[in-house]
Amino acid sequence: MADAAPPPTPPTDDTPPHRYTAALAGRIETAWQDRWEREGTFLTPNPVGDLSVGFDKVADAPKLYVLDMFPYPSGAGLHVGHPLGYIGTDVYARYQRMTGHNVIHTIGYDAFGLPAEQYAVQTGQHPRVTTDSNIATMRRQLRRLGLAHDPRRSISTIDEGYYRWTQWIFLQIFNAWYDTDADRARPVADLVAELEAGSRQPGEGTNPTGRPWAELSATERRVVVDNHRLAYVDEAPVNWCPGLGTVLANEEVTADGRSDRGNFPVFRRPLKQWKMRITAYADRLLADLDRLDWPEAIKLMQRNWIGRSEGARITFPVPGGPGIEVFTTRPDTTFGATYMVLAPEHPLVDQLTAADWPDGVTPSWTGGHGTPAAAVAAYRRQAAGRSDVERQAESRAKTGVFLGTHATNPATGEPIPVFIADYVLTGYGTGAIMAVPGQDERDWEFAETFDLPIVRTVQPPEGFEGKAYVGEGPAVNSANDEISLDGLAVEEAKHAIIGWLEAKGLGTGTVTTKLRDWLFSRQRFWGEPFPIVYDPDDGLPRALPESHLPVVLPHVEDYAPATFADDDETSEPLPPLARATEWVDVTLDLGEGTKTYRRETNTMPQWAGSCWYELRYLDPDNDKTFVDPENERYWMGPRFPGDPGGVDLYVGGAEHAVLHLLYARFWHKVLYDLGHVSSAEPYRRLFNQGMIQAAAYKDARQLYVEAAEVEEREGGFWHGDQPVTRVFGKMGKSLRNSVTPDEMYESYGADTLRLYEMFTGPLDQSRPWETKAVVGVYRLLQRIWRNVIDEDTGEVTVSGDSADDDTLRVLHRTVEAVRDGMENMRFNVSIAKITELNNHLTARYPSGGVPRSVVGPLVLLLAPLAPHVAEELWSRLGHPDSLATEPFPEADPAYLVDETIEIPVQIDGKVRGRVVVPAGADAAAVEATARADERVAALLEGRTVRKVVVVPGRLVNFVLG
RNA sequence: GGGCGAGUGGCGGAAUUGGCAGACGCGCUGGCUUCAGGUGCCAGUGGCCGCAAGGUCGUGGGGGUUCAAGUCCCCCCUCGCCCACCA
Repeated sequence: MADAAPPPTPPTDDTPPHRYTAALAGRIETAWQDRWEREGTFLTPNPVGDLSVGFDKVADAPKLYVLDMFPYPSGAGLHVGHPLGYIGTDVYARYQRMTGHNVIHTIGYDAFGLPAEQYAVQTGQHPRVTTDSNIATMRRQLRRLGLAHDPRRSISTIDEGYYRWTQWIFLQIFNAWYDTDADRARPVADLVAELEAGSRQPGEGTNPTGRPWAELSATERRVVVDNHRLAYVDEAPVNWCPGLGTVLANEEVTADGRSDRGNFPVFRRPLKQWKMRITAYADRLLADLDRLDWPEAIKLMQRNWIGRSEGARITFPVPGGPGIEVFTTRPDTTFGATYMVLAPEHPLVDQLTAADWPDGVTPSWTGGHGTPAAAVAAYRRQAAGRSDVERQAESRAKTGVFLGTHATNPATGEPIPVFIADYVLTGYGTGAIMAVPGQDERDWEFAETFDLPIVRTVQPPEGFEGKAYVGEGPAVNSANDEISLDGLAVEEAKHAIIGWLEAKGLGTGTVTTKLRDWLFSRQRFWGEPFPIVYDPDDGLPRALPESHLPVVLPHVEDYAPATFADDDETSEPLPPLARATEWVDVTLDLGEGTKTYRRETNTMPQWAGSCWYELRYLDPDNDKTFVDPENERYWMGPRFPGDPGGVDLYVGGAEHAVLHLLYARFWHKVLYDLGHVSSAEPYRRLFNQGMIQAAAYKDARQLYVEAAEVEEREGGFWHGDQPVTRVFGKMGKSLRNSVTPDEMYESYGADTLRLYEMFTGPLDQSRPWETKAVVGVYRLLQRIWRNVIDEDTGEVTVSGDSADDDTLRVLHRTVEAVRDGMENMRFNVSIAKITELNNHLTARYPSGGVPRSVVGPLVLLLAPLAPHVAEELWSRLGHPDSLATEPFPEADPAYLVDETIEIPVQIDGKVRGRVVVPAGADAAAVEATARADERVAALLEGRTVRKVVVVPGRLVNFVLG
């Protein structure tokens, strides 16, 4: 058999009646799960509120918040790859509970989302029905694992009692603006007050009329305020995915222009959509990464995604216009800007397109068209018609057309031609660049293609003839009547030119990020409705009052994604909620008289629910507020100055590096700014668990066959009489290689499954699943069991004898190593050490009678990993109470040091013997003992020892001449 | 193309962070138990030479530092992940 589940231990007549079998494990496990539930063993008390009963007992204990990334309740149920992280956090949490911590740990369900909705489209079944049934299945499967969760705290994002507060948080964000002076978000009411008082002017770009606040109409004022909000409606090119019938955030679109989910093509088209002003937080999201205990790889991904660049904005004058503003990270190279490029979609393109080509225009610049307007129109058409995939396939060959216009290089005063080209992107910087071919590889290529001049402004070293030089070096060719950069290093030159530009009013030093505002609406049914209505008179959004929450999803006949009015795919899409016509129109008085408003019919993206669930676990039933501040402060508040606070351990996959983990940090910071939480970050420590991979098998037609039916023989793999080839991949339906936890419960029990998953490697590492190897840890449990229980009689066989010194040393060394493994989440090492201890006991006490003083600690060491069998043995040893809060064994240092130790003796670095020396022996004594060793003496006979290295307690090395 | 990470027996992985490479387990080999198969138990198991004692090679490849390198430094190869015309 290759990877098919081996047959369960058959209950044959000769199996001893009290052997630890799958059947016995099953009985033990369900009995203890029932008892834990009955006794509320893992209910965690809060400082205040309805879950505070029993807090006085743990008030002095240190607290610990352990969190898993909650799952989407898929219809396929769990396979053994899913619970890897959950088992890891459970072991860690159980261990910490035994070391005296008040531990909070639970799990919830991220239950809005596409699969349930797509299933609903096909079947007409309400997503709520299928989702609830999926959650019930997952709850059952997870309960059977014996996770020590507080079930009272479990939430689902689709519960009205939950998404009511998701909507409430949306309103907090909607009713906030970012005060760049205070560098934090503040309530919009403050903004209005300051604008009224004249102590603040509208922010840049927020006042389309340009007139003073006092002269604005009520509607114009509303527009100004709306333009400040952290949640706002924007009409801009967005990622429209017809395959999913919705728009997507940048983070959800892959590099080749497809949807992250479903792999459908994505197109850019302008649409009116909700956005969240995450860019306001770019600097803080970046800076606070330094305060987080996260894997460096994830921090790096967030840094790259935010993409902060320092540089300058510089205005290049054009005849009869406001000039072209560019962003550059290399203002020091301005003297080398020999042409300019705008993105094809740049708003100034039409204005800058000349009526006719100038005399003597270079033919290749015109694209073969008679007028600049014709060339531009053709180029834009061509650019729009190409997908990102096609653009890439063209291997970045530079294309573009001349606008027929020249701008002025502000440093040299020279006229330089203005082009449009698709290598300049509309969304980054200002959507326009000054092209400096001497110091930029892309500009160099373009300059060569279009025969444009190249001026070097940094002296390149040898070897850069014929190509751009982007490195360090002294500035050259960079002087005018007022300023000279020549001879300056890059950093000095940047500083000097920015000073000159600012003095002349031509530019400013500035910072740009790649991060864009978060596109927050989706044209789907199965998501949180927005608590927003639109005013019939001005068409602007109005927040619904808190008393209207939750805004519940309406009944619809058809869950299909967005449709278009009049079958015109260029019109605004009509989301499913727009079809609930009675729901859409709502008559109420929002303080402007009774009106009939129109509801927002988009829904929130799936990420909304996961942006704050860690807060709701703290206070799941609170209907006064989303989380009581005192509970939040207790569980997540900062513990020392400079501590951002947050969850103590957050475990999940690395795939959320720039999606969930960035969005959740953003929401948390808004809540922090507005005073709703005391922690500046949601997740103080992040740990990425690995993935469980599994063998999958393809037949000759390259189709996957059921992995469980594949056999290994004659050095190959066979499906029936068909030879198949083996590949490794993610476990799942598509590779037909799923193994379910239920199969493992049936064949071995939950403790064995837990132990196996923890044993195959460190938690942060991916590892292949191998069903045939599961039996190893199963045997371990059988052998531990056999050291305590007589398999024939069921009697406890431990003795009251005291353990010998050798056994005590093994025990205490084991305790030390198991603790270390637990602390560092290297449970595989903990299990190996427990195995060694048990092997020692088996050998030392072959016919039973293991001292109780050793068995007790052994059982406690095992408890976090295999809690059911540990509880059972603990109980059979005569303890009436659960061991869940029993103190974890501590090593007695006296047993960690030996009186004598054996150390290797090396000659020229090769081990040639071993000697036993007293533990504290000094170098001279160790050397003398080593020389006295018969074999060593023989090898040293007649040789010159050039040097002797003695590392006390480690080794001796004789270096020969 | 750029960035990050990783390469240790047939397999998953250990190695107190520069100090006995291969802990622990799977698999494999032999034995006990059994009518038999399986389960369970015991022993062996990095390669090569050797009956053995022992020798010798060995942590992707090559070089270096060191009494001593899986671990540190340089070059190369392979794999994985992330980003990818970001001015």
